[in-house]
Amino acid sequence: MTVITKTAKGDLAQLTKQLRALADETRLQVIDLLRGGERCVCDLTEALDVGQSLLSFHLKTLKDAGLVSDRREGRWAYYTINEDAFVALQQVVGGLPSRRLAVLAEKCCC
Amino acid sequence: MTVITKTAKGDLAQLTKQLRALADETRLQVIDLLRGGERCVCDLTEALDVGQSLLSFHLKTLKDAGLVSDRREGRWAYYTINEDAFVALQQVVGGLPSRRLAVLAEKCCC
DNA sequence: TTTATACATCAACATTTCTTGATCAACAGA
DNA sequence: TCTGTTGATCAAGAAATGTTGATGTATAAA
Repeated sequence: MTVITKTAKGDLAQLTKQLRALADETRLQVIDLLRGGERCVCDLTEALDVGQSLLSFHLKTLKDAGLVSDRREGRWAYYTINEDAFVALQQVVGGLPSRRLAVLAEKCCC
Repeated sequence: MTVITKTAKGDLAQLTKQLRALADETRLQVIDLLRGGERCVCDLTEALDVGQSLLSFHLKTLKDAGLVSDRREGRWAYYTINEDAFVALQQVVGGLPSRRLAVLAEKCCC
């Protein structure tokens, strides 16, 4: 298993997964809370008015999309934003109106 | 009803709507096809291997999100990318890891 | 007129995603 | 140990989205 996170550039399914992961108000709030740096789930639970298991689900969604990473320390879990993923995503989104989507170009040239 | 399209900056629901609208492979292909400029639905139908009503649904989704605009001429409908929306969206996405989401800042200051 | 074409819309069903509550595993402190 | 805490996972139901086929509306051409 590679350490390098697959970015949205290389894979259409991964791109839609990342966009869908961001397309949720709670998850955007999570990202916003992680903005300042690493946070433990307990902090997020406090800040967010969502049930524990639901928050866990949203964190998993963000993690599966490669937008955040987690780290365990003792009984706490810490989450961080995966900045590279956001840079890549920003470029893809910004390029959509003008630049050919690389992933689609691979499939067909029309 | 204002002519100005509400951008993702001003409204959390609108932001998630735009992200969700992009989070679909068919709709990304539509955007990709519109890249070169205005296209009629008939062109898209031909290029996309999706049923007519389904394509219509996807176009409506993109339009409701403010990502594309349409124009009717005779019996044809033409769709165009709404570039401003993409510029705004790109900025929001790129800013997520570092910049406070304006929409959330309005709600609460923590 | 009649007929055909382009596209939107509707109703019904399928699939995916969200949400809740319960349970489980790992850890730490008494 | 035993107990409490953190957070993941699971099963089941609710809600949102996607998909299909049929119908409707406007336009144009015969």
